[in-house]
Amino acid sequence: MPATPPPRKRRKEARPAELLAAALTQFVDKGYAATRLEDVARQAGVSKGTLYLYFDNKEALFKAVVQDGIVPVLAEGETIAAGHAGDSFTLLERLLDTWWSRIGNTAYAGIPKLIIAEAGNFPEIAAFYYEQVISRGRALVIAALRRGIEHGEFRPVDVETTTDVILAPILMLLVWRHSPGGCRMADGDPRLYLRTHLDLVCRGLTRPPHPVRV
Amino acid sequence: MPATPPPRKRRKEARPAELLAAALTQFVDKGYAATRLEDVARQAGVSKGTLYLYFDNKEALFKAVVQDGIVPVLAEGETIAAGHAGDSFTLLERLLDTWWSRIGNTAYAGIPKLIIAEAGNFPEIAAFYYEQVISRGRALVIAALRRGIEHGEFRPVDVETTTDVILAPILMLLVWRHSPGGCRMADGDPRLYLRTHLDLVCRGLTRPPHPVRV
DNA sequence: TAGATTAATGACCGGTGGGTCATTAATCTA
DNA sequence: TAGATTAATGACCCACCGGTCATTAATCTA
Repeated sequence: MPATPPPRKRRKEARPAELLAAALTQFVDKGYAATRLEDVARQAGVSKGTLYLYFDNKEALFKAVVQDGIVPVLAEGETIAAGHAGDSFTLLERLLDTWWSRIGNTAYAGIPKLIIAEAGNFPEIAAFYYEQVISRGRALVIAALRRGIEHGEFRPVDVETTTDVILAPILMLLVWRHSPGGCRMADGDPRLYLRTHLDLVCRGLTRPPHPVRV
Repeated sequence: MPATPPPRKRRKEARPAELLAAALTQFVDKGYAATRLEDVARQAGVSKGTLYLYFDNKEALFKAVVQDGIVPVLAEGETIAAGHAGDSFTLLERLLDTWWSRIGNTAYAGIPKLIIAEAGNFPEIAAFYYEQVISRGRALVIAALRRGIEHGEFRPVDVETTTDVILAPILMLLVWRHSPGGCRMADGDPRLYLRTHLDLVCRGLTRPPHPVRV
């Protein structure tokens, strides 16, 4: 028996979101180059041809994933920073919390690792990600550090370099959590890891006369 | 005119080393999956067939690069740690210096990024790298921290997690330095970055009554 | 120098996956 | 209900690359 094909459904409105969701999990799982558009389509319950009906090509699909899922979070962070009234440690904590719940603790957390991994081979998407995400996120932390120094809460440091040093363990946490099998570092509780990190940062940033925050 | 092919040379002894050198730069530049063995061969001044005369396949070639260039440095580190007599900060510094001159400041610095990037798609090489490199390197730092705590030089911390937090910015430095174009974080002097990092770590690790080391 | 040895070659094979397009069929409209 | 519209399909094309192997030629040996 020739196994009649399943009936087609026409769902023009729902397709893009379903394709983006499937693309996210495939990209995070396999990386950019190794993701097969046929797999994305099948996971979205659709054929490869249909995918091309909604997105021009692989690159456009990836950009749409970022635009749809990550860029809005930066806008949210900028709103938080603009309206923040308390001390600067709390501002950093609020930004970290927002990032953790919207990105760090979701499937989107795999995107930074993908960018790190494939920036060299796909300069187009790396440049896109840099201007849409990295530059804005980094600016948020730099501004928070500068604010803390101006308010006398932090000792004076090189804010740009310190921002990179502070962000590094957070990014590495994402990288490790999305490295199946081999790279098992920091395989314990991510909360313990982040707490250990924050502990070091607070001791390192606080002005000497102040009591150490934990 | 049919452009006579250049004369062949028979250099059985020199080929492996030249192929390994070419493979290192290609792997670091392109990543594992995207490295084409034809490019490796051409860069070594040889045809693709010749490469297969000396290495079974891509995986064997990569393992040979690691075995040849990175594994010996771990043995060296273990020797240093075993014979170290001074304080534990100095031990950490000596290990970092050795690593920096043998790996961090050479083309081999691109290998950790490659592993991070492609562990998911190539579990075989990830597992190899983990047992040959990561586990031994991590053990060195853990032992140094433990030593410092036992000697009363460091405050008591969770040595495993702290090791990961300490190593993260160092790994991220490699990642950033090997991310052309897009990911321009920490694009200043790597020495400034490492100094900033060590500064934070020292303040974070030192027992409170002690004077802060810089 | 002639024949044997083997380092080196490059044409070739097969699987893969991005992207295309003629065809099919679900839904809408008159 | 008939015809038009268009969402959806999947067979197909083609470039790419890991890996193979019959052939070539550099070097050695008798």
